[in-house]
Amino acid sequence: MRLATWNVNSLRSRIGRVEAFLERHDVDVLALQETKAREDQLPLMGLQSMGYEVAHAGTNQWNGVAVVSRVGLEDVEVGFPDMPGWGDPAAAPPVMESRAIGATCGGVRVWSLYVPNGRKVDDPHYVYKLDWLARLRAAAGAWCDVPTALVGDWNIAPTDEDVFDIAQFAKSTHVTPPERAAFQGFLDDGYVDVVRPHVPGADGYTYWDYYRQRFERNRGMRIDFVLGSPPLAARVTSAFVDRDERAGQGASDHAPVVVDLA
DNA sequence: ATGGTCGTTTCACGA
Repeated sequence: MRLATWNVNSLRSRIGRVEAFLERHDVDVLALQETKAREDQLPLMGLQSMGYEVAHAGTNQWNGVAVVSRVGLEDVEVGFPDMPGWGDPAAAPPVMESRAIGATCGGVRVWSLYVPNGRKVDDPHYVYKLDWLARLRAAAGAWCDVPTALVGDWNIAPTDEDVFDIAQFAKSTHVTPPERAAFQGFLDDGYVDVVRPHVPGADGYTYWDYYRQRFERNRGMRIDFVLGSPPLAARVTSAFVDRDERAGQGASDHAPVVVDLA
Protein backbone atom coordinates (compact mmCIF):
# COMPACT_ATOMS: atom_id res chain seq x y z
CA MET A 1 0.00 0.00 0.00
CA ARG A 2 1.32 3.43 -0.93
CA LEU A 3 0.43 6.30 1.38
CA ALA A 4 1.16 9.98 0.75
CA THR A 5 0.61 13.33 2.44
CA TRP A 6 0.62 16.74 0.79
CA ASN A 7 -0.14 20.28 1.87
CA VAL A 8 -1.56 21.44 -1.45
CA ASN A 9 -2.23 25.09 -0.55
CA SER A 10 -5.66 25.14 -2.20
CA LEU A 11 -7.07 21.97 -3.72
CA ARG A 12 -9.08 23.82 -6.32
CA SER A 13 -6.01 25.52 -7.74
CA ARG A 14 -4.01 22.28 -7.52
CA ILE A 15 -6.51 19.62 -8.61
CA GLY A 16 -4.74 18.92 -11.90
CA ARG A 17 -1.45 18.35 -10.13
CA VAL A 18 -3.12 16.16 -7.51
CA GLU A 19 -4.70 13.91 -10.12
CA ALA A 20 -1.46 13.63 -12.05
CA PHE A 21 0.47 12.91 -8.85
CA LEU A 22 -1.87 10.09 -7.85
CA GLU A 23 -1.57 8.51 -11.26
CA ARG A 24 2.18 9.01 -11.70
CA HIS A 25 3.04 7.41 -8.36
CA ASP A 26 0.18 4.92 -8.18
CA VAL A 27 -0.86 6.26 -4.77
CA ASP A 28 -3.50 4.38 -2.78
CA VAL A 29 -4.17 6.85 0.02
CA LEU A 30 -3.45 10.58 -0.04
CA ALA A 31 -3.88 12.90 2.93
CA LEU A 32 -4.34 16.53 1.96
CA GLN A 33 -3.94 19.72 3.97
CA GLU A 34 -4.85 23.35 3.34
CA THR A 35 -7.58 22.43 0.92
CA LYS A 36 -8.99 25.94 1.30
CA ALA A 37 -12.44 24.94 0.23
CA ARG A 38 -15.91 24.22 1.47
CA GLU A 39 -17.68 20.97 0.66
CA ASP A 40 -19.83 22.62 -1.98
CA GLN A 41 -16.72 23.85 -3.78
CA LEU A 42 -15.32 20.34 -4.20
CA PRO A 43 -17.14 18.21 -6.74
CA LEU A 44 -13.85 16.32 -7.27
CA MET A 45 -15.39 14.26 -10.05
CA GLY A 46 -11.97 13.64 -11.52
CA LEU A 47 -10.80 11.85 -8.39
CA GLN A 48 -13.99 9.84 -8.19
CA SER A 49 -13.72 8.77 -11.80
CA MET A 50 -10.19 7.57 -10.99
CA GLY A 51 -11.64 5.28 -8.34
CA TYR A 52 -10.95 7.35 -5.23
CA GLU A 53 -13.28 8.14 -2.39
CA VAL A 54 -12.87 11.48 -0.65
CA ALA A 55 -13.56 12.57 2.92
CA HIS A 56 -13.09 16.27 3.55
CA ALA A 57 -13.40 18.61 6.49
CA GLY A 58 -12.99 22.33 6.24
CA THR A 59 -15.35 25.15 6.87
CA ASN A 60 -13.07 28.06 6.25
CA GLN A 61 -10.83 28.86 3.36
CA TRP A 62 -7.57 28.16 5.11
CA ASN A 63 -7.07 24.93 6.93
CA GLY A 64 -9.21 22.21 5.41
CA VAL A 65 -8.01 18.59 5.43
CA ALA A 66 -9.00 15.52 3.43
CA VAL A 67 -8.34 11.83 2.96
CA VAL A 68 -8.43 10.44 -0.57
CA SER A 69 -8.45 6.64 -0.83
CA ARG A 70 -8.99 3.88 -3.36
CA VAL A 71 -8.57 1.08 -0.80
CA GLY A 72 -11.60 1.86 1.31
CA LEU A 73 -12.63 4.84 3.40
CA GLU A 74 -14.39 3.86 6.59
CA ASP A 75 -15.17 5.24 10.03
CA VAL A 76 -14.53 8.84 9.03
CA GLU A 77 -14.04 11.11 12.01
CA VAL A 78 -13.63 14.86 11.96
CA GLY A 79 -11.29 15.87 14.73
CA PHE A 80 -10.33 13.75 17.68
CA PRO A 81 -11.98 13.55 21.10
CA ASP A 82 -11.49 16.71 23.10
CA MET A 83 -10.38 18.68 20.06
CA PRO A 84 -12.02 22.10 19.85
CA GLY A 85 -15.01 21.80 17.59
CA TRP A 86 -14.94 18.00 17.52
CA GLY A 87 -18.21 16.38 16.63
CA ASP A 88 -19.59 19.47 14.96
CA PRO A 89 -17.81 20.34 11.72
CA ALA A 90 -19.67 23.63 11.59
CA ALA A 91 -18.54 24.76 15.01
CA ALA A 92 -15.71 27.24 15.06
CA PRO A 93 -13.08 26.36 17.67
CA PRO A 94 -11.43 29.18 19.57
CA VAL A 95 -8.82 31.47 18.03
CA MET A 96 -8.61 29.92 14.58
CA GLU A 97 -9.67 26.48 13.60
CA SER A 98 -7.32 23.79 12.53
CA ARG A 99 -8.78 20.50 11.49
CA ALA A 100 -7.95 16.86 11.51
CA ILE A 101 -9.75 14.08 9.70
CA GLY A 102 -9.35 10.37 10.30
CA ALA A 103 -10.38 7.39 8.22
CA THR A 104 -9.60 3.71 8.04
CA CYS A 105 -8.17 2.87 4.62
CA GLY A 106 -7.16 -0.66 3.77
CA GLY A 107 -6.84 -1.55 7.43
CA VAL A 108 -4.72 1.47 8.30
CA ARG A 109 -6.03 4.33 10.39
CA VAL A 110 -4.91 7.50 8.62
CA TRP A 111 -5.13 10.91 10.24
CA SER A 112 -4.66 13.93 7.98
CA LEU A 113 -3.46 16.72 10.25
CA TYR A 114 -2.99 20.41 9.82
CA VAL A 115 -1.31 21.42 13.05
CA PRO A 116 -1.96 25.11 13.82
CA ASN A 117 0.78 27.34 12.45
CA GLY A 118 1.25 29.32 15.65
CA ARG A 119 2.05 32.56 13.80
CA LYS A 120 4.22 34.27 16.44
CA VAL A 121 5.43 33.05 19.81
CA ASP A 122 3.50 35.86 21.54
CA ASP A 123 0.31 35.20 19.55
CA PRO A 124 -2.68 33.42 21.13
CA HIS A 125 -2.51 31.11 18.14
CA TYR A 126 0.80 29.77 19.46
CA VAL A 127 -0.92 28.76 22.71
CA TYR A 128 -3.68 27.17 20.66
CA LYS A 129 -1.06 25.21 18.71
CA LEU A 130 0.48 23.70 21.84
CA ASP A 131 -2.93 22.92 23.28
CA TRP A 132 -4.02 21.31 20.01
CA LEU A 133 -0.92 19.11 19.99
CA ALA A 134 -1.50 18.08 23.60
CA ARG A 135 -5.05 17.05 22.79
CA LEU A 136 -3.90 15.10 19.77
CA ARG A 137 -1.23 13.33 21.78
CA ALA A 138 -3.72 12.38 24.45
CA ALA A 139 -5.97 10.83 21.82
CA ALA A 140 -3.15 9.23 19.81
CA GLY A 141 -1.88 7.34 22.82
CA ALA A 142 -4.88 5.03 22.50
CA TRP A 143 -4.05 4.27 18.84
CA CYS A 144 -0.49 3.02 19.39
CA ASP A 145 -1.34 -0.66 19.27
CA VAL A 146 -3.07 -0.61 15.89
CA PRO A 147 -1.70 0.47 12.49
CA THR A 148 -1.99 4.25 12.70
CA ALA A 149 -0.43 6.99 10.57
CA LEU A 150 -0.40 10.56 11.88
CA VAL A 151 0.42 12.45 8.71
CA GLY A 152 0.41 15.99 7.50
CA ASP A 153 1.76 19.45 8.08
CA TRP A 154 2.99 19.57 11.65
CA ASN A 155 4.36 23.11 11.39
CA ILE A 156 7.30 22.00 13.54
CA ALA A 157 10.95 21.50 12.58
CA PRO A 158 11.99 18.99 15.25
CA THR A 159 15.76 19.48 14.92
CA ASP A 160 18.14 22.16 13.67
CA GLU A 161 18.87 19.86 10.75
CA ASP A 162 15.29 20.37 9.60
CA VAL A 163 15.74 24.05 8.69
CA PHE A 164 18.09 25.61 6.15
CA ASP A 165 19.56 28.08 8.64
CA ILE A 166 18.61 27.84 12.28
CA ALA A 167 20.02 31.31 12.96
CA GLN A 168 17.20 32.80 10.93
CA PHE A 169 14.63 31.20 13.21
CA ALA A 170 15.89 32.63 16.48
CA LYS A 171 12.57 34.27 17.34
CA SER A 172 10.27 32.20 15.19
CA THR A 173 7.70 29.53 15.76
CA HIS A 174 8.25 26.00 14.42
CA VAL A 175 11.57 25.55 16.24
CA THR A 176 10.84 26.61 19.83
CA PRO A 177 11.56 24.15 22.65
CA PRO A 178 7.87 23.76 23.59
CA GLU A 179 6.93 22.89 20.01
CA ARG A 180 9.83 20.46 19.71
CA ALA A 181 8.93 18.93 23.05
CA ALA A 182 5.36 18.47 21.84
CA PHE A 183 6.63 16.65 18.76
CA GLN A 184 9.04 14.56 20.81
CA GLY A 185 6.14 13.50 23.00
CA PHE A 186 4.68 11.45 20.16
CA LEU A 187 8.03 9.70 19.69
CA ASP A 188 8.21 9.04 23.43
CA ASP A 189 4.82 7.39 23.17
CA GLY A 190 6.12 5.02 20.52
CA TYR A 191 5.32 6.76 17.24
CA VAL A 192 8.10 6.61 14.65
CA ASP A 193 9.20 9.19 12.08
CA VAL A 194 9.24 6.63 9.28
CA VAL A 195 10.55 8.96 6.56
CA ARG A 196 13.73 10.37 8.12
CA PRO A 197 15.86 7.25 7.57
CA HIS A 198 15.15 7.46 3.84
CA VAL A 199 15.88 11.17 3.31
CA PRO A 200 18.94 12.35 5.28
CA GLY A 201 19.63 16.00 6.05
CA ALA A 202 18.41 18.60 3.61
CA ASP A 203 17.06 15.87 1.34
CA GLY A 204 14.20 15.66 3.79
CA TYR A 205 12.90 19.19 3.29
CA THR A 206 9.21 19.30 2.49
CA TYR A 207 8.51 23.04 2.42
CA TRP A 208 10.12 26.04 0.75
CA ASP A 209 8.77 29.58 0.91
CA TYR A 210 7.51 30.89 -2.39
CA TYR A 211 9.68 33.97 -2.28
CA ARG A 212 13.39 34.62 -2.44
CA GLN A 213 13.85 31.58 -4.68
CA ARG A 214 14.01 29.40 -1.62
CA PHE A 215 13.25 26.23 -3.56
CA GLU A 216 15.81 26.89 -6.25
CA ARG A 217 18.42 27.39 -3.52
CA ASN A 218 17.13 24.49 -1.40
CA ARG A 219 16.54 26.76 1.56
CA GLY A 220 13.68 24.74 2.95
CA MET A 221 12.26 23.16 6.05
CA ARG A 222 11.17 19.69 7.06
CA ILE A 223 7.77 20.18 8.64
CA ASP A 224 5.58 17.51 7.00
CA PHE A 225 5.74 14.11 8.67
CA VAL A 226 4.46 10.59 8.64
CA LEU A 227 4.47 9.30 12.19
CA GLY A 228 3.64 5.62 12.39
CA SER A 229 2.50 3.60 15.37
CA PRO A 230 4.80 0.59 15.97
CA PRO A 231 2.58 -1.83 14.00
CA LEU A 232 2.55 0.58 11.07
CA ALA A 233 6.22 1.54 11.27
CA ALA A 234 7.18 -2.13 11.04
CA ARG A 235 5.55 -2.30 7.62
CA VAL A 236 7.38 0.66 6.02
CA THR A 237 9.66 -0.42 3.19
CA SER A 238 10.60 2.92 1.58
CA ALA A 239 9.80 6.62 1.54
CA PHE A 240 10.63 9.72 -0.47
CA VAL A 241 9.82 13.39 -0.94
CA ASP A 242 8.55 14.19 -4.42
CA ARG A 243 10.40 17.42 -5.14
CA ASP A 244 9.19 17.48 -8.71
CA GLU A 245 5.85 18.67 -7.37
CA ARG A 246 7.47 21.74 -5.84
CA ALA A 247 8.99 22.76 -9.17
CA GLY A 248 7.57 24.76 -12.03
CA GLN A 249 4.44 26.80 -12.46
CA GLY A 250 1.45 26.22 -10.22
CA ALA A 251 3.31 24.39 -7.45
CA SER A 252 2.27 24.26 -3.82
CA ASP A 253 4.87 25.55 -1.37
CA HIS A 254 4.99 22.00 0.06
CA ALA A 255 6.14 18.81 -1.64
CA PRO A 256 4.32 15.48 -1.16
CA VAL A 257 5.79 12.81 1.09
CA VAL A 258 5.29 9.21 -0.04
CA VAL A 259 5.58 6.06 2.08
CA ASP A 260 5.35 2.42 1.00
CA LEU A 261 3.87 -0.19 3.33
CA ALA A 262 4.32 -3.93 3.01
C1' DA B 1 14.27 45.25 10.72
C1' DT B 2 12.21 44.57 6.25
C1' DG B 3 10.32 42.33 2.35
C1' DG B 4 9.86 38.85 -0.71
C1' DT B 5 5.31 35.45 -3.18
C1' DC B 6 1.49 32.80 -3.19
C1' DG B 7 -3.58 31.67 -1.93
C1' DT B 8 -8.26 33.23 -0.66
C1' DT B 9 -14.78 35.07 -0.28
C1' DT B 10 -8.66 40.22 -2.19
C1' DC B 11 -7.88 46.94 -1.98
C1' DA B 12 -6.34 42.47 3.68
C1' DC B 13 -4.56 38.78 5.77
C1' DG B 14 -2.70 34.18 6.52
C1' DA B 15 1.08 31.23 5.26
